[in-house]
Formats: sequence, structure tokens, C-alpha cells
Amino acid sequence: MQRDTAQRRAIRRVFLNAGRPLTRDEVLERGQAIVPSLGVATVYRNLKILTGEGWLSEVELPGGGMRYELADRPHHHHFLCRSCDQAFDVHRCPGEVEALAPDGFEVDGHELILFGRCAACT
Amino acid sequence: MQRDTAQRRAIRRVFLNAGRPLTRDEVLERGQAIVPSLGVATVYRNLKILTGEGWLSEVELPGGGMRYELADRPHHHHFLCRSCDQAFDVHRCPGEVEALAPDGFEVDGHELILFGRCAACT
DNA sequence: ACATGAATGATAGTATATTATCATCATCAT
DNA sequence: ATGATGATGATAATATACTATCATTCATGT
Repeated sequence: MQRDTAQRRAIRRVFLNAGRPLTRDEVLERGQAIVPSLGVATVYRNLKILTGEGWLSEVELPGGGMRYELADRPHHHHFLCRSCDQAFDVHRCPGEVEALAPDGFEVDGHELILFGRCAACT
Repeated sequence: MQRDTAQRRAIRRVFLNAGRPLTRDEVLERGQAIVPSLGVATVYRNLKILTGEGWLSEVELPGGGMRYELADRPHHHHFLCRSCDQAFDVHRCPGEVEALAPDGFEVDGHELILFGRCAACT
């Protein structure tokens, strides 16, 4: 059965403390602050496992690889800082977006990405 | 100076006829319908050249590589069909999206992506 | 028509992200 | 405490996207 290792605990804690989507490198860096020996392969493995379990979900934003965030968050969108390349959550939603699609198109989801400079980079 | 080759003309024509963002493979396939000998390297080269000239712009949507579209189009968004993976233009915009960002964040652009099934796949 | 050299296309090379391997470590049921 | 075996980490292997190379083709100015 699955074991509760210090590495997996560290990765979970990283996400619980983050509050925003993280790249693989951000997970590695923050995870190593908890378990210094943490390796890339373990990060890859656990991101895949936690995503498969439904604990994490994948977020694909422009400009880099996949990002990951806690899966149980309510509907939200993302802000991508052009300066530091960090992604942030945006909790407000324009709504009514299904109506924007052309006739005959069935909308079952949407993603809104805001670009600019985050509070720290302004 | 730059020469007006059949290949580049074909690629331009592909975009003028498309009316939606195209992947590298879509450009290759449609271009070969005009100039059968068209090769991948030429597609890569011309996508880069036409983008550099400002005639094309890059569109990054989830699920694959870069897509390209005519650069002179007015502000619009995109619909990505989950069935055929084709991207389409959405000409309506929710507007007022800058206000959705958290305090202290400066928004200078946004992208809205609708997901679902296109008219042909419904 | 011709010479020049930009463009092409086949393919080798490169870059990078992700996965597989495997010896070793460490969790957990007993 | 201990043994079985799941997990880890270093790194080799792989996948894939993109670029460089270069002989050949062909657009263009004369």
C-alpha cells in the first residue's frame, strides 16, 4: 500500500502553504526547504500520483510547463505576472461566458487568464 | 532581399483562408494541399519569419504546441474543442476583466478560453 | 537568358522535459 | 525489532519539438 513518506508530506505541505499554482521547479525548491535531499524524480512521481488521486489538478498557462494547484478549490481563474512569471489565483469571475461562444458551440468550461504585474513586481 | 516563393505564398494563403488559429501540423497539411513538396523546416522558418514581421501572432492554448493566427485581427478570444482539438475565434468579450484582479495587481492584457464541443463535433 | 544568392527540403543535430532503471533507504504490519 | 516491499534519488534513456546543415532549386535584377 501507499506509504506516508517525508517527501510526499513535504510536497503536500508546499501546496497547502502556496495558495497559488506552482511549477515543478517551484515545488522542488520549496520542497527541498523541508526535505533537502528531495530529488526531481520524486517531485515528478508525486505530482503525477497526487494528480491521479484528485488531490492536485493541472493548470496550463502560457510561457512554461504545467503548473499544479490544490484540486478542491472553488471555481477561480489565474493571473500571470509578466515580470516574475508567478501565477496567482483570481477569485472573481466574469460569469455568463457560455453566451460568448458562436452559435452551435457547446461550452462546458472556461479559463480566464489575466496578464500584468503582480503586487510585488509593481 | 526576401523572395516571394510559392511556399510562402501557400502558407499565407492557408492563414487567409483559415479564420482561426492553426497548429504547425495544420499549416503543413493545408500548405501541402497547395504546394505538395512543402516540408516541415519551411513551415517552421516561415512561421517564425511571418511572426517576426508582425503578420502572424502566436497563440498558446492548452493541450499542444503553439498556434498561429493573423496578427491584424481585432481583440478576440478562443474556443478549444475537446473533441477535435481545433481552435476557433470568439469575437465577443466579457469586458471589465481588469477589475477582477486582486488589489495591487496591474492588468495589461487577458485571454479567455472557452472549452467544449464545436459545431461540427456536437 | 544568365548569374547571384535567398529559399527550400531532407535529415542530422540539439535542447529540453519527462520517464525508466536500479541500488539503497525507510515505512509499516507483524 | 524485523522483514517485505514501496519509495527515493542519481542518472541513463527516451520522447519530442525545434534548429542547423548543406546540396539543390528557383526568384529576381540585370
